[in-house]
Amino acid sequence: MARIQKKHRQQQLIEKIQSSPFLTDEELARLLDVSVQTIRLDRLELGIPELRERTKLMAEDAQTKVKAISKGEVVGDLIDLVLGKSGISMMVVTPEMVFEKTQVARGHHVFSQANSLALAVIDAPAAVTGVANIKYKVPIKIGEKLVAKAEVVKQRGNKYFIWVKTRNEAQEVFRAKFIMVSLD
Amino acid sequence: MARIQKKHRQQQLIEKIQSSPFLTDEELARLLDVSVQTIRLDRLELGIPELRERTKLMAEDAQTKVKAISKGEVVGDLIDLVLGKSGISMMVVTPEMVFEKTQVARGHHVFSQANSLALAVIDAPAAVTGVANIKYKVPIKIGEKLVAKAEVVKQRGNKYFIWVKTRNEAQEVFRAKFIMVSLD
DNA sequence: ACTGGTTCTAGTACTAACTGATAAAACTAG
DNA sequence: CTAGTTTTATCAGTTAGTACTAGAACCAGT
Repeated sequence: MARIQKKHRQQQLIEKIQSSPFLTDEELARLLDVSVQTIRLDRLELGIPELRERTKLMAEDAQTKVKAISKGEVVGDLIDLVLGKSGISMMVVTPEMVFEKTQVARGHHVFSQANSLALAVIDAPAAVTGVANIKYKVPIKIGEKLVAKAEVVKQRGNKYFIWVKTRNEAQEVFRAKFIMVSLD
Repeated sequence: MARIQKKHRQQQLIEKIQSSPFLTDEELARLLDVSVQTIRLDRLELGIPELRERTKLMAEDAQTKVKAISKGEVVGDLIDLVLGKSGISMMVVTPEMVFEKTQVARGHHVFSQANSLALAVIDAPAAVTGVANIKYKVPIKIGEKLVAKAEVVKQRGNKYFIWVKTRNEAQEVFRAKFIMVSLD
């Protein structure tokens, strides 16, 4: 009986801390109706750091996350790149990228990956997107690994014609034609 | 002399804390070569809370910020919306959206605004982007206020044909044709 | 050179939210 | 009923402070 109780309580503890991480041991003890010492023991067993540690960790990683998100010079990870010719980028569809309701990725994330890649491929100090023709072939779901391949098919003056094809593990899901314009 | 020293020191204190907010009073005292008490007095005068308070505040607001950014169901603010017909959305180009080098907006942000709007306009519980034809007419700079107008031009079955035109204060900067597909 | 006011430092008492250790109490299972 | 587990209690010690008092240093003006 006690053994189940304990497991159960520790589960509750984890949930409580997850949902409101600013609870002290004392408050947790009151909520779960055990002594403070029990909470401490449980935290020790579960490897949950103390309130202050928790707060600090949250502050730190949320900070880097905000930076990462808002910086976002490039969407997706560049895997291969031949300047002026071709490039490959990879991106995993995270929970933040999908519609809650349907679990389908919002179109602009896939576009962003392709557009970033197209930009990376062309061999110019600065460039903007001029025209894009894009087609979403199948809905993209959470957790999928998207691999985008870009190829420069033509170059005329300061205009670059680039094809990007994005596949998940199984098939082609997206395809785009970009005309990028380099600036001086 | 002392008066200037003090102001100067407090300025330094503010900068130190801003650049690395996880410093204790003791560490700050060492860095500025004064006693801990002086640091405390300064913090009191400047209304800077203690390390733990600071950490907690950071954790809290970074958390909400991350949520706000990653939630981002819609890019841009909806100003007007007639379901199934038309819509208007507004977005200001922030420093995060531009290339550091050129101060020109990354294409995918403008696309995201248009795409979000197109999605909002159609009167369906869930939908994905099928095809898009887009054209960037002029480079978009930091601080510009982008107003996107969407219009449903045709509807056939579960396919919606939508035009989006985006203007800054002076002219049309972007134009897109979307075919959105509603899901059941 | 002395006095007065600001600024800085030192010291004490107290707090929250812990860790770590040790020991007793309570439960519970064979 | 006893051995083992689980829980609670108690005490000492830590960190990063607050709040307050008192003294030292310094400089400025008369």
